[in-house]
Amino acid sequence: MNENELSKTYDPHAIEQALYDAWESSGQFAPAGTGAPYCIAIPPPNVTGSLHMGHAFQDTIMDALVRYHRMRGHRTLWQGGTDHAGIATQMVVERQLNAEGKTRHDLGRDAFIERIWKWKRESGGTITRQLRRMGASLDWSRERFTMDEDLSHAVREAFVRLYEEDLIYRGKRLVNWDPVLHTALSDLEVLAEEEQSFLWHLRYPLANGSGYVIVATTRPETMLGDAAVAVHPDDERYRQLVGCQVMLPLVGREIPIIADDYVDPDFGTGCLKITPAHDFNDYEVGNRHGLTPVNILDPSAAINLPGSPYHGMDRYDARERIVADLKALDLIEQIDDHTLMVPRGDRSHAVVEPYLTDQWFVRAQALAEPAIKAVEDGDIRFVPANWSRTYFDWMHNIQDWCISRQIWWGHRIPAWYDDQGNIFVARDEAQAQIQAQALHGQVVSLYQDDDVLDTWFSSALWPFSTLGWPDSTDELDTFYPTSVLVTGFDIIFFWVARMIMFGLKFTGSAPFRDVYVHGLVRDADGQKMSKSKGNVLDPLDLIDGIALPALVEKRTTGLMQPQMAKHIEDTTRRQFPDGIPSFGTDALRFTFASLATQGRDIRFDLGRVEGFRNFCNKLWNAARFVMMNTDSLVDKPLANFETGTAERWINSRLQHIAQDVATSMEVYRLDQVVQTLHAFAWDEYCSWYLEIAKIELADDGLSEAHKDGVRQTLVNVLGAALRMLHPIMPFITEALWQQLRSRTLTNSDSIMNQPYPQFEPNQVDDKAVADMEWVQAVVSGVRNIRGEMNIDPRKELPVIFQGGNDLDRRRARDFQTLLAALGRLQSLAFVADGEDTPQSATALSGEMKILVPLGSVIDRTAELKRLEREVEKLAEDLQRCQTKLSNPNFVARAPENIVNKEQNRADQLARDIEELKSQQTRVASL
RNA sequence: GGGUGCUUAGCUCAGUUGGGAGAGCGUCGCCCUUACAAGGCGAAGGUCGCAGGUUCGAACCCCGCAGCACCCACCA
Repeated sequence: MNENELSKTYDPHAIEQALYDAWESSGQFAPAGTGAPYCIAIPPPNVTGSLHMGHAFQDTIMDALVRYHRMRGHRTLWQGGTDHAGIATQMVVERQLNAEGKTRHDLGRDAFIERIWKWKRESGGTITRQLRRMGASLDWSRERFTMDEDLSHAVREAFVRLYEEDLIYRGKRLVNWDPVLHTALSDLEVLAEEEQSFLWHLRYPLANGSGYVIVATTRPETMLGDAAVAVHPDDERYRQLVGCQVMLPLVGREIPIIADDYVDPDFGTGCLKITPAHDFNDYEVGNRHGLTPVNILDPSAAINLPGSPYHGMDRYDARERIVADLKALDLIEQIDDHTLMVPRGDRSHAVVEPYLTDQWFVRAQALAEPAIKAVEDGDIRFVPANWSRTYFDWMHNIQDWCISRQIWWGHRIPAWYDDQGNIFVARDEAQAQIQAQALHGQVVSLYQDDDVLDTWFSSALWPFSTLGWPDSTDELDTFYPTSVLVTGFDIIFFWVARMIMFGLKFTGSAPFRDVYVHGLVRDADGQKMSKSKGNVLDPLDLIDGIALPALVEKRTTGLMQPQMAKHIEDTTRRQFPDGIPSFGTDALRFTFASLATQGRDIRFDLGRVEGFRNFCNKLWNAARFVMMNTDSLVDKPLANFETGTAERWINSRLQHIAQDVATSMEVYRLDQVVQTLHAFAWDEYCSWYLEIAKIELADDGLSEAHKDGVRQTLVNVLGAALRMLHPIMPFITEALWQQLRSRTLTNSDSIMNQPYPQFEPNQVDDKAVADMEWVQAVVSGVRNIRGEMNIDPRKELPVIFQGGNDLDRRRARDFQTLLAALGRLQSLAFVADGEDTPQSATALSGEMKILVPLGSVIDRTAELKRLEREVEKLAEDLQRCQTKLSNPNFVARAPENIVNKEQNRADQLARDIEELKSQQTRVASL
């Protein structure tokens, strides 16, 4: 784009893609220089995934941090990559197979895995392409995938080391079993949901025929596996029955009545059926009493009792049948409505069963101890700090982590068995064979464990496995520990805690210094965005725009519950009658940054994107203005130049802004950065300085040298603003920077490697700031009268300054030209206090009165009303001041500077009120 | 059952050593002013959830209550 051909309106599509390609191909994203290292490891998105609002938000934060530190001269690496996402990915490919009428078992393990790899190669790049659209400056040359050979190597190494230290073990235990996916799950992958059901009271006849006990259960079908009936040892009602046998109905098996503290005598009947194989508590009770668990389910949670009439029935069918059969035998005492928490698998949403199987576990407590200490000692810092408490609560109660999964896609557990069931854990089969030979004295046939590891096992190694661990690499030396982890609170347990445990275990260092925990993006109503609710916004649609029909189509296809389509369509049409306009990446990123507050819910409001798109347009046009007026600087930028008060003022403001932005950046308050820069660029630079520059450049009284100073200031301050904005809105700032370059002393190819503006105290001119504040106050006074009187903005007004002090007069003289132009003054006169003046509308600036004579343009009634309102407002303030000052305790106890401030304020208010009142009288007497 | 967070302008939200309540969007009024109408200028709008306490002074600190949201948990 030629520099004089900036289009009149900002068009993100015209600039974004080309700039990104140029950055990537010129290697801008790779670490450079010799500065202090700065590193962020991306939370690897699922390779199956496509970018959603949560990613876009999180990636904006990370990219802003990374770009900021790069500009600060740090040797910066944003490590990227994707996660193999075991169950999720397997499900995607299985669904494809199902559509072909096949299952994974038809293909067999190897062919199925090959099919997933094929899918990954063809479709796995979606999210990384989308990350590029977001402007994410990841070092793609270092991209990793959790199933890459080097990362798999890290996984095996970690497993073997933990096993050798007895921190991993294999055992038969009750685990959460997903009967649809046919795999064990960790506790975290089980979600408890409240559901309405019943509490069945069942009569269990005593074996001696002398009556029955009544047990209450929410799962009557599990009675087939009952091993005992338990009562509380102190429960007088049942004391004599302890030790007796009951005859389990329908089964005809005798089971004992036992006493155990676990039983709550006040719940139900105080009698509890014990089913050790299908309930976590009962399992514990069973262990205490030496009961043998009776497994009554198969892996699909159908009844597995050959010979029984219920054999082969689904658990819920069996429930109905069993209740009916018990009813027929008059063994149901009563059925109560009951609300209970039902455990469901987070992927399949199937009701999970406690199920007795052989699984692999990580002994978590030993690993948790140092991980707790690292946060306690401040080696790791949560931001906001509150989250450390959540972390501690979980870590202090941590349970062993079930890491084996009965699926095919993932890191296969590096354990081999001989035909006697001996286990050989090793880095590869050859080493397992060596172990086996040591035991057997000869080569034996081994087979590898069929299970794969929980995806989070490899994720937990991510910050160092991506840098080369277990090898010693330069990258590991340089960039580990990483600087900050940016993540949502939803995966503190899944991921953050486990990374800390593994990081400390394997590297001796915490994997990151800070954990910045951001909120979760929700829709405008605060609802979680989900396909089934039909309220999902695609970040790419906000960038590119989408027409209503396409949006409706997108939201209503592929629904799990197709009957929702109509409702979703209606709400979508209502909410987006014109579809979604294109806002561009920068506006979206700026919006996300503005939402990066300390809260946990982030409601996404489209209005804000539009506002920030407008801000982009504002910047664009400010740059156009600067370009149009600074041709004389092209290839001749000035190092030293004359400046006036306005130039020194805007430059002083720039210094303070740089300081504020740096402070906000250090504490991850991107919302404050946005706020600060938005206000500076729009209100101070555009609204005031640009307007002043116009006046100065058109002023025949100003020397050409001074005008060049104005031009250079226009360029320099805009350049600084662009650099400060760049981490948040990379594209537009780069595009404009490229235009501005020839007018600046720097000769860099990209704004990306420009220095970030720093606070320079010697650039601050307090006198210039005070002068300009005076100018602004006076101009605002005139504008207020104009606005309140509904005077045509084009109409030039005669203005009289009355009274005031020497400083007022000096300033009025110095800034006469600015005042006249900014206030659209026809004339400016100065009179002393007490001198006769025409009837006027009045504004006050300190001790000086600003008078706009009531001519034909001034509405006398309107002015009276305006004065009245003004007086009322001031009177209220004065009242508050006086109440304070009349309180002897306040005067006695408050700090002196506060009291003085209050007194000065009261004095000023009283003077102003007096002045306005006398003006009221004069206007009224007209 | 235990815990956490939130409640500030019509909407979405800032407001950290307690000392004159802010922004964006929306609304109203006047303007197509040669950077920008995706704009300019001006204005209106709040008993800071409720009720106490501490303090000279509370949106902010403490106690209680209410509503909302979320997390954890083995009462069948």
